[in-house]
Amino acid sequence: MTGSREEAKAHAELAWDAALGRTAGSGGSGSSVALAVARLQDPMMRHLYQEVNELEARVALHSERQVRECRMAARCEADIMKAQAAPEIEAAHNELQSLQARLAEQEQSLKRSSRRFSDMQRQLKKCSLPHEQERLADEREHEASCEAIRESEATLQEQQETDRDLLDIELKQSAMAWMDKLRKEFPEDSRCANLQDGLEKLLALRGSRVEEKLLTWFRAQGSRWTVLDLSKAVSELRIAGKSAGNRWHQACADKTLEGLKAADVNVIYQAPVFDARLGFFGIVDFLIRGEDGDYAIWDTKLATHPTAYHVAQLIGYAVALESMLAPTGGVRVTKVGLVLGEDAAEQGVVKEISIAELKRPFFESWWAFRDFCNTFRPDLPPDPADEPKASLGRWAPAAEEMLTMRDDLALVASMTRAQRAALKLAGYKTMTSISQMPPSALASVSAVSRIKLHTLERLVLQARLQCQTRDNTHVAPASVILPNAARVLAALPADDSGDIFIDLESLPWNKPPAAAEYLIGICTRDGAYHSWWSHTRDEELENTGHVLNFIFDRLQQFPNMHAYCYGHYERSALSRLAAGLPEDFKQMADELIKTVLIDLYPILKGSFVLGLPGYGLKQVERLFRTGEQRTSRTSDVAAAEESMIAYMRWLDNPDGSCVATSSTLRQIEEYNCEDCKSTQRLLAWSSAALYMTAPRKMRRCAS
DNA sequence: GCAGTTGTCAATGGCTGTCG
DNA sequence: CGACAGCCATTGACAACTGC
Repeated sequence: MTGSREEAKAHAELAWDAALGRTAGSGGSGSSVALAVARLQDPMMRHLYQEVNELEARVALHSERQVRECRMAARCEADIMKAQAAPEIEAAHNELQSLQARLAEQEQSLKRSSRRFSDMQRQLKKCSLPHEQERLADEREHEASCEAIRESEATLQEQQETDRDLLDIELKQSAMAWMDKLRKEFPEDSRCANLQDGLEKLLALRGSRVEEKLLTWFRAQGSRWTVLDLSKAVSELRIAGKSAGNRWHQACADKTLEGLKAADVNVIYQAPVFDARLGFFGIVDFLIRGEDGDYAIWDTKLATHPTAYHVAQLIGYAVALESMLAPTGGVRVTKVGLVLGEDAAEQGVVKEISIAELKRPFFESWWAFRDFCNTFRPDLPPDPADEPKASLGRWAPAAEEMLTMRDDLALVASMTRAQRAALKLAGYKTMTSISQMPPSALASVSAVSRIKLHTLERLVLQARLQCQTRDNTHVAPASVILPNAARVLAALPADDSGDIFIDLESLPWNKPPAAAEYLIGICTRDGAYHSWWSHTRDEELENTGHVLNFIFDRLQQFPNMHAYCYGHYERSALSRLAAGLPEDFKQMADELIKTVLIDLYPILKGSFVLGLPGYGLKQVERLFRTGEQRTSRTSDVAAAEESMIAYMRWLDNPDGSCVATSSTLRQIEEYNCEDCKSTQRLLAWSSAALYMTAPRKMRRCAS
């Protein structure tokens, strides 16, 4: 049966092929169409064809079902695998995101590092660091020449012992050194009265904490380190020595030598060093004796990045120590270390610096400093405007006074030192003179000074408005709206009753577990004030969440509201704070920063020239606070610093645990609330100014 | 066609001024 | 003390132009 069936099928195929016009097989039998048609007419054949068709259909159906089943199975399998792999995928996704974040962070860090590096290079240049070739010059020859100078000046130095502080200052900036020298030599001089050192004192206090932390670290290392603390002995000698005359430096240094003789001591805390020939005295934070008899000098700093004068100070210590130990066989200190910031101190992390090649510039600076001391003249002050304002530190008010007295160009807000120098060369030496520059002279002055015309125009206008305003502090400062103001101010959203005004108070150098942003304040348009206090990092994170929720809840109620601030600090702080929160909060914060937060500073700076010496909020307030007094403030400029100092004092010595019980915290909150309200009033002032300048048609629309 | 000059643009660096 | 934004000048690469 099987044989006949197969035979039949073979026939059928042949016929079928023939019927379709396909080339006949090699068999040759029945290859013509006529034959095939004849066979198809045969009932038996027709039946067979039908059977074949059915079979083929069934096969097709079967294979289709199989394919479908296979597909379904594959899909199921994929789903199962997907479900099984979901956590892994999620983890990989998270890892990718975190890697991307780290990459971004590292890029940022790299950018910052490169910036710091260039800053360091600049600072080192200031300290007359020799070029590479010069550095390779014969060091011994140099030291010999230094030695000769030292010998020749030895007699003078007996009378001119000075201390480490002035060296620091010399290497910082000359105007500061000059003022410090003035205070040292002529403490009664009226210029010394104009000193503002609240923040400096605060920083000194923080600096001593870093020192204490490193001391704790040394002591926690067990038997590895035996620490001798000379701080008490030194302070006693200092007090006794100062009343008895001026010969206590050597006595102090002898304490260090005594300490070094003790076999079991390998760390001396607060070790005085003194070189009589150099006239150099200093107190080393940590003097460390290594196992093989070498010495290391470590100094703690609050700063997180080293500066040239930190290094110079350490070289001074090293040189003095070498001279002290010379009679007992001599020693060379080739490396010194800086412990930068509280974190490093807590973990004993030191940044080692090789000083062999830096001694030469140190000596150059040192002898320049001695020249400066020897030829000091109180009637020849340096020009404070030749140095960056930030470098004037506690003498900034004194410098300001000096500049005001001679109506210096540096008083013009936003003028750079380079622009000032160029304008002086062009014959404009005072703010008044530049304010009176005739329009016809602008082009030629621009060409001579190489200051772009539009920049020069703005500076002249700035000077003019400042001159107009400075003589009359009781009226609102003069202001001019810039041509592109309408475009800049157009970026301001329409007022909304849900708008809020936000201001932060912080100690940016605070590290966990302490809070950096200790107070977040928000004012609403109806005058209500909300505040969130954080004294620990945990509270800070929790409060960040509360603030974000507060704003987003408000956003639900007032979809067109905005959060206004002044300066970019709030923006940076919020994103920094949110980075420590879960992902959804982070996204909320991003969203908020992008769409809701408005910084008024660039808007103001881009739209107006104001007759004010600066564009800080405290200065700008004069636009709308004429005749008003800020509550309990002696100096508006110092207000932010005062808030920080007050908070620091509260941390050390709380006069109550919360705003309800502590008048310090209450005062800080008042400052903060005032800043929020000032931001609100500034917005109103800016909008009103825009409205006044807008064409009447627009005003009608707006009203 | 060539060399020198000028203009343009983006990147970079220095500095200032905010905030705290 | 620190972060950072923004302004401005400078620099360098390249293209376009100009004069010989």
